[in-house]
Amino acid sequence: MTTLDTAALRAAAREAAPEGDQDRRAEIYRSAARIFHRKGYHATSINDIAAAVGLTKAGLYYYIKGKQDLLFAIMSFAMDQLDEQVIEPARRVRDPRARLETIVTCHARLITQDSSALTILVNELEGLLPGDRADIIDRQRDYVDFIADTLAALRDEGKVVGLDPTVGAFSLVGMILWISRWYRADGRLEAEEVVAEVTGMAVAAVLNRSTDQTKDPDQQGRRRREQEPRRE
Amino acid sequence: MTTLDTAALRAAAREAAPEGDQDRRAEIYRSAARIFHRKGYHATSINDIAAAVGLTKAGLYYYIKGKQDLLFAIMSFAMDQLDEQVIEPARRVRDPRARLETIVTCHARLITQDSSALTILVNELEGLLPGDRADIIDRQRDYVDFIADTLAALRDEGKVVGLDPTVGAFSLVGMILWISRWYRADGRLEAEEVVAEVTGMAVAAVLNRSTDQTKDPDQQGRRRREQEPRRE
DNA sequence: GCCAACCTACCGGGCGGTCGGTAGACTACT
DNA sequence: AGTAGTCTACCGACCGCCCGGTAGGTTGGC
Repeated sequence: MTTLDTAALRAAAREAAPEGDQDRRAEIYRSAARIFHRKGYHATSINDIAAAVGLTKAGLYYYIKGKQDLLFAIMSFAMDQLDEQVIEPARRVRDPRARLETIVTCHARLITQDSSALTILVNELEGLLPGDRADIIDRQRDYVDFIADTLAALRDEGKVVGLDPTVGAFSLVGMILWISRWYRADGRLEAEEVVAEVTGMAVAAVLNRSTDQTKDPDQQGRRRREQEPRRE
Repeated sequence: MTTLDTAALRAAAREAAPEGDQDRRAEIYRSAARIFHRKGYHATSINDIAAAVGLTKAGLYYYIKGKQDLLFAIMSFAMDQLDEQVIEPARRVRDPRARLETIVTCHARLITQDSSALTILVNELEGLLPGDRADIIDRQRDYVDFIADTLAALRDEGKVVGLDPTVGAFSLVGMILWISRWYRADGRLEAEEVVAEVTGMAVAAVLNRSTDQTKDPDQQGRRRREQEPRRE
């Protein structure tokens, strides 16, 4: 059993992923997501990712088809996470207000746990091939619509007054996604404290709104046009 | 007066920037900001920018020192905008609640007017040289602190209960910045409608919070005066 | 012997950036 | 009036580098 320097390195790298093709592939996706998140997709080279998982570039290509496929795989995974851990749980909640809380809490919690893939999901859309991008954007739009529908249900119950559901949905999403920019696991607050704070703000933002919040008086009665705002 | 093809093209390009070195330079910054915003800093080549202003790459370098300097100039400009059109006006408002409204309204309005530079400001930080990045981050932190201080003042007045000012400030910033991702000038809502909606949400998010919002699906008679003119 | 799991070496191409030039406007001197 | 010099505002050609991706081996376990 001869151990060259390179062989030792390779073995050490292999130790991190115990066994099996799938584990290795998952580790690659995880590493790539972390690096894409930190440096951005375009600023990350295939070599960066290969080095991070203890491979050469050519070795990495044994597992991946290309850089763009890698990005799409990560974003699809993130979207699956969102479906399974936010949308599905929330869909089972009948009461609109409780559903809204579920959405915000689950989404915010997901981000505090691991923000890499979910952040890439919204920041690197233009790195995708047009077809893949359309796929992801469709799923994202479904999510925003899901939130907007919940806000519309709250409005129908009379619990929300004078809020455009679409604007409300986008605003809440922005608030949640932004967590990944400032939250640090080793910071002052525990993850669950942050989740609770943000959930509280989100719920308060759409409920209990009073009329005199905007000082500009001429905005109140303005008509809207028919077509809804486009999403990217 | 001979007019070659290239000379005609150059003249046409020159027409866009009426006169003077400063106008031309400003046009370059504006174009660069727009392209950086659309494609991202790393995905944008110097050639892209040069072509957009009717120059070759070498010609462009007569005006700029380098790609990173260009990015820093754009981000500094955006930060100046924020200082002049958000922070300064808000600083003159004594009442914390009115100051908060001023911050959100001015910032949101700025984004609906032209989001390019302000969006680059938050999305392309890692494209900067470390020294420049530190400079920008410092100014951004000052802004967040300014909002957090305003929220802390509201808390001291008893108008905000149980909200961490820092988390609140970050969340509001996230909500505002996210506007640039979904707002379209030719969409369903007017810019000022969006600004008003977001301001309303932001203020509601920090005021009128009830203590039991994460638990009880039935809010205790907290809502009293809300009757808004019908808007649909 | 074979196949999975890598490697070294290389490719074409685009990148940020530079170099040496130059057309043309303007000035200065004769 | 002519012309030499100077400066601004660019251009074409080029540089070295690194990129994503590939071809063709090599190795170790079954």
